[in-house]
Amino acid sequence: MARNSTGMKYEAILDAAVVEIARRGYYQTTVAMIAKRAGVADGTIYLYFGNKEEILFSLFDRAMDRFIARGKAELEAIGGAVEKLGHIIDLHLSLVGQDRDLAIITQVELRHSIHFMDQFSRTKVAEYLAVLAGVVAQGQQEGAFRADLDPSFAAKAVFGVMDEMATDWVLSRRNTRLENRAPEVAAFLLNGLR
Amino acid sequence: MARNSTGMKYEAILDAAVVEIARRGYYQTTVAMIAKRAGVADGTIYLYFGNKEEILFSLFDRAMDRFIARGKAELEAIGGAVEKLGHIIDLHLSLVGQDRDLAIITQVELRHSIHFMDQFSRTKVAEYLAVLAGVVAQGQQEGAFRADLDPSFAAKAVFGVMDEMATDWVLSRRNTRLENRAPEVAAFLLNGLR
DNA sequence: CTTAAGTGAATAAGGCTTCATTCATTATGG
DNA sequence: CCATAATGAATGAAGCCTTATTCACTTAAG
Repeated sequence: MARNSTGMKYEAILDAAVVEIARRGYYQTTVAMIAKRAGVADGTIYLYFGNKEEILFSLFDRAMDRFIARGKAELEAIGGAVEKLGHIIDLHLSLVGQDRDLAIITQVELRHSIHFMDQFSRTKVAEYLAVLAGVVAQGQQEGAFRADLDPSFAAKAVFGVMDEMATDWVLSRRNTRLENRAPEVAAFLLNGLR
Repeated sequence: MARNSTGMKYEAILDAAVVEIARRGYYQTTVAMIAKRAGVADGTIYLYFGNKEEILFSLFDRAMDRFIARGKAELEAIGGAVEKLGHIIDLHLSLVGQDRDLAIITQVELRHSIHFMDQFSRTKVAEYLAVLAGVVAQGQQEGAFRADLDPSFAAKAVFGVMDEMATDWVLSRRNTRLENRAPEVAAFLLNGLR
């Protein structure tokens, strides 16, 4: 085979880390386990990452970058707020539902430390919440959504429902597809309980 | 002082653990730190708990027992489903909002391991979700809630919104009171976005 | 005096990280 | 073209530190 292109091992290490951390949890996973699955020596990890924690950060960054890249592109093509919201729900649930190992990490492992939540995951979540709040505000201007609703509050509520569905799906081992819940979620968010 | 009544040090250790684990996270907190804050020797911990993990379990059990005890008593006195839901929201937000350190643990630390989630926290959450689903079903029979709604699904959605509000409150260091969000949450859950 | 509770120094295990060494690949020079 | 040097990615054994847990000993109650 040709010479390994730059980043080949970097990716291999991250892929291995997703699997191992999903199975055992971050603190039960040793650097040696990740190295073994990635097919590299223990020391090689430190050519690509400063320390063990940085693996987790990079994991999350890679996942979020993919998420945002796809989200932005697809969202621009849609006009109405109701349709935008529906598409975000579809996207959120189908992206989380795509890779169970990665989902375990985003729904469970990444929440293990308030320090981490502060510094990384929550700032990214904040960006996401801002997008959601924008869609709510747009819907209010269109007259599609109630005006007596704080967009920032509504954004959190919407996120909360999707996030709980995702966590529920991760923890129940049933073989349902997460994105199948999208219509139900959309209906609930639009109409409420009554 | 008189001989410590049984459970005195047990409680002291749990109280200390809440504070330390909230500050540093479970894995950064050593048994020695907990012992020091509790004012006992390291070895004393092992007279009351089998191992470090058991401290975390007991912490959670104690918190949930208090939650459920208060919830059941107060809920029985209420008739209508809409009022019941409103009271659950009040109760959930005000209990979580009562003790920030404990909230950090329930909203962040307890979610660090899928193994733990499976064995403990999620079974308790499942009981809670069952109560919520019951209220939704009752509301449907009363004609107060839409009939085309899976109560189990709706329960998760309701929980998701409250949980996200709680997490948001924990991570934002503002001095707002969490229970102030209760009316907004109730309105959103009943009416949705439009 | 007996017994249970409490102590905290010692232990042992585990794992992150380092670094001297290897080796395939590339550059240099004659 | 070949021989030699240089490079730096990769290795993996082991150092070093952290920390959960134990246990021989002390304290104090009844």
